[in-house]
Amino acid sequence: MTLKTDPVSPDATAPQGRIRRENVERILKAAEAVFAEAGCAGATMADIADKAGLPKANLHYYFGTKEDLYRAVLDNILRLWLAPINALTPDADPATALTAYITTKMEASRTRALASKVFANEILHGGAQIERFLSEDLRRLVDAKAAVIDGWVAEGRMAPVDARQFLFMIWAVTQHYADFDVQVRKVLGRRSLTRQDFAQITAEVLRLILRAAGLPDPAPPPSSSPTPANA
Amino acid sequence: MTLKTDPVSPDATAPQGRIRRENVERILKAAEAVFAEAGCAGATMADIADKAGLPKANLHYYFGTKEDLYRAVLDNILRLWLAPINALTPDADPATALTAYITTKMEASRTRALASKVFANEILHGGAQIERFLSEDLRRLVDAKAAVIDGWVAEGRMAPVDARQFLFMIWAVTQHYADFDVQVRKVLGRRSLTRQDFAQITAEVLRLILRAAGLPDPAPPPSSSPTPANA
DNA sequence: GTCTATAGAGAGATAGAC
DNA sequence: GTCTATCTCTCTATAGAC
Repeated sequence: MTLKTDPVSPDATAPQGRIRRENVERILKAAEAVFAEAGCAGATMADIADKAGLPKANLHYYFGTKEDLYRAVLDNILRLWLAPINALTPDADPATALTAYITTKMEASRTRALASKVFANEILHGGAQIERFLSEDLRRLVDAKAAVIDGWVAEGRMAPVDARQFLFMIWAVTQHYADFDVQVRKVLGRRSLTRQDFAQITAEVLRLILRAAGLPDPAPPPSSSPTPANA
Repeated sequence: MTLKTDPVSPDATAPQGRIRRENVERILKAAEAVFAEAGCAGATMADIADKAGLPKANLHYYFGTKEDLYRAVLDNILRLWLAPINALTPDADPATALTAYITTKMEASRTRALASKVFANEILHGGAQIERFLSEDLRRLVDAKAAVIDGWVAEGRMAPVDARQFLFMIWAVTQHYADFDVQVRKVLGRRSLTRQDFAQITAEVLRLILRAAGLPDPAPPPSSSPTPANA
């Protein structure tokens, strides 16, 4: 992310840079939470400032406009989003590589649910702020990873799938547990999902997706996954 | 949905009621589109009025507040959302019933993408307006349908799955093509998805999910699904 | 570099003429 | 039942003191 204002720092010392970095971090973290809860339009600079524990004018000092701040939050997220798919390489074992990828995505849904929601909200409403990311970076990456999957299929190492729809499936299912967490919790009758719940759900998601890919189950079926008491 | 204002209609005749019905329909349709594009907070009554071709005050006359209008739009959608899952019944053939359900959901993603987005947006931001729907109606329905799937599994008619995670998977994958349509199109390099594209994608989604359920493929794998020219 | 006070724009809602 | 004009409030953004 690029800051509009240049830090002039009259007596440029390490401490000054440290305060700036810390404030920027606090603002970005608070902004991610507020944008996730209320959406881009519904979020207010006052809410973000409150959550960051800073006066409102400070946000404008560091980030200029609300839209600039929103883009900075998105920028942080995009980097996070691209990385884990690199587990898929031509020479890797398909089951092992897919297991690593899906596990990482589920872990991201648990620990970075707010980031996932900001991203989902942006796409849901047209993705105007990330048009280039989608049609250039992401598209190229998907082309490359679809080729890897096509290679696995051609070598008979997994069932024939349309690689792009298969990737969409992985994204949809794993991100569902972050973006739709409210629905998941209400339907399961849980106030919140524990780390253990997530581990069980991840195991079941792995079984389902690997079976969809014609790959052997990684583990035996469990007695039961997280379900409500009345189930 | 319940209107706040009672139609007094001094000389109550059919035409009067007809105009009201038509106006209400136009407003609801315009509101669904604007809420889908901009979210609840980002939508403005002026935008909705413009799209409906009516003056702003008319919206308040029919629906009271913006929040009332938003709830009316949601109400319409919830009814739509519950119905198709009833394809899953104990005596049905699992592959046939799941095929019908998934096909209907994919068709809804194509023809009612805006409704899907309004629903997704509501859940994404906490689902405060549909809390009872989620924790009562939907939860009960999922309990019932999970029991149906458990029955199929117990009879050895499909692979052992966690029924609730399996249902979440169906929702996540099918609704992805409505909610994340922008990403799908950009990654595939398509300006829009035709009816044929959707038919091919639906076939692939069916193959993936039925295989995940340990059921036979409904059709032979295609030569290729919709992909960009450079793929 | 930080914060208070406020200007200015935009949105929801309504009064009151028709 | 319909629409114009307007009121009021909230939010972004900034000026200017410290």
